[in-house]
Amino acid sequence: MDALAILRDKIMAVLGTLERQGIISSGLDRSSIAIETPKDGAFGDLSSNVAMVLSKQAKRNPRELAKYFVDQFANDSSIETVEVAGPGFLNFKLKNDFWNKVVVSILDEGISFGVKQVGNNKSVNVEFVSANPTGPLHVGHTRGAVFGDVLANLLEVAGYNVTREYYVNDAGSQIDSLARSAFLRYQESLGIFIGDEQNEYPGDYLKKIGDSLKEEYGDLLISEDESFRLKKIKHFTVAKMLDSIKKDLSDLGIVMDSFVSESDLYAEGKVEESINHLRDLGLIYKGVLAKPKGGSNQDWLEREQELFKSTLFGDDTDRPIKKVDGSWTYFAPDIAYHYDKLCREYDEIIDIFGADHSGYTSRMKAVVRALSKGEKDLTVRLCQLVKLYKNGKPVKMSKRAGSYVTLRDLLDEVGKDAIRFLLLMRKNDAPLEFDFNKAIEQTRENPVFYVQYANARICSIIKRAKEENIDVSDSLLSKADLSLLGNENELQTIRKLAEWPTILTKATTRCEPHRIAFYLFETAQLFHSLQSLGKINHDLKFLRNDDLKLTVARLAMVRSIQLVIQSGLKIFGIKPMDEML
RNA sequence: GCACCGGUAGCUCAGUUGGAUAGAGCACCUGACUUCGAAUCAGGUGGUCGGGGGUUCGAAUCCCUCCCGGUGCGCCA
Repeated sequence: MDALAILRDKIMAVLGTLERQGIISSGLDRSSIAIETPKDGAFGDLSSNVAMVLSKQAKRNPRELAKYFVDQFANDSSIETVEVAGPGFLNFKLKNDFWNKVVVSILDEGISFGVKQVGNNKSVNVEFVSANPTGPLHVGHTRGAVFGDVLANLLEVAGYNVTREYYVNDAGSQIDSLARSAFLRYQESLGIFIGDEQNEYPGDYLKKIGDSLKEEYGDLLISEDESFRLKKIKHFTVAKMLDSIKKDLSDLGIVMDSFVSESDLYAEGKVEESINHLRDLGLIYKGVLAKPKGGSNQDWLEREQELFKSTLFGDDTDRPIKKVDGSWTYFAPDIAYHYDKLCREYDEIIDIFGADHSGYTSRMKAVVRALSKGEKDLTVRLCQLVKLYKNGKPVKMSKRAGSYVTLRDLLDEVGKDAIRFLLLMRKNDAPLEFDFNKAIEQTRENPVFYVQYANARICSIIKRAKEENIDVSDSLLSKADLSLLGNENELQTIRKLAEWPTILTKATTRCEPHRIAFYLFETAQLFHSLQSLGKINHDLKFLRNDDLKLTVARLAMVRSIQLVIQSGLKIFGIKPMDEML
């Protein structure tokens, strides 16, 4: 049961009646009619803007129109009062019985309460992380990883058929220099000293790769022909790097369904194929690009080159597909990659980019529109930067010096669950501050702890009830006499639980998992508040050994709070804790 | 110079896609445990929503313009 949806249905029914009575004309645009939980309790439990939204179309004064609704709702058994307020709001106060049904629904439906099947089994490809396999994942990647994974969870829960995909940039000059660095480490491991000055990837992680190379090949590679040798080392190094990336991800709770390799796209001729496809569509031409002003383009060479007409699809400038030496630009395999995604016929394609790739959004959207002849639109979500703080000071990171905070560091110091929650406490397109000290704190300052603590407290209440030989199965609790729940704090909490379906679908359809983080925090807050009330007034304790029926009713409410918290945590990929240690 | 993302309480941030008196957390002040976990709770102080125009019954939200911060801007990926 979705309380807001029920009220919406009631309103729509009244609209039908008013149409039949000729008070409003039929066929009015109903799309912006909203049912909301007002910020101020003085405006009732729920409110709607229906009269204001329709007033212009119906050519009637909003308050006058609202009056008709009030009349129509006069005999509705679940509505306590309806009032016209302000410019024409309808403010509803619903019977307690109406709200109590929310608790019953939660107990009946369990973890699937609030889930709306908007996916209809449609297929969606979510591409995220896609970090170059040249080094370990760092904090920035981690944010994208968590965001992408939870978005995928949300879509799965809503009935989409989701593919989690990682695009591996295993071709190109960065990989070549990675292989050269690995070769240096390999020689080092063999006891051949080589100066460090040519080493472009100085991080320690390559030392291990050097050692592994020695284990695998002994000193055989030294005498090999250089290009053959580098090819071997490249292959070996990329495979090892990917293994450790996969390990890091899985320790963060993420398992990809698919890895697509850039070099495979080359090998399979997909790059040629996709560019030819664009060529056939007349979207590749020879032209001269204007030099961008500002920036660092001192050595700009004006030349005629092959360009993709991305401006036709909303991009700011047309994009080159080949370098001056005739090889493909970085853009070309990306075209091939998205061409490949389109060939796999997903209903929806979502890319998660890091802030540093924001400049690629419009050109990639252009590619997808062009290749699909306008039938598909690429959805891109950006994850902004993460600023790390430790002991009140920002943590400086330098990729060049090989000193940066890795996902592994975070996992060791903070742990998977806290990382996931804290990285979702911010809107994806806003920068995020991550404070190491707070992340491991066991206080209210740390929202993960606070939510987990609420769940743990509920666990111990239920445990206590069991010790009193109370049957706490959901099926039995759902038959509790909920009319015994009456105080304002309890009702407020139940109304909050009734918002869960709205929060969940909004988080899904707008790709905004952070809404769930805030919701869980607020719900936990209401629970902690309820528990404290019992300290001041013992009549308000959940467990009342003088009143079994009331106890069971309160247990039903407490358990439904827990179910909602647990379903939120499940979507976040976080394990609920039964007790805090 | 251009593009994208941000600018909301002292700090970190929400804000129901145009709604009512703009909300949380932290910090600061005051209070609450002999029994369900005080690792918690209750109350208070705190705002020209970056500035200025516009659109309308109504704007933090939409449009224009300017200011500030971040990121990016062919032959790196």
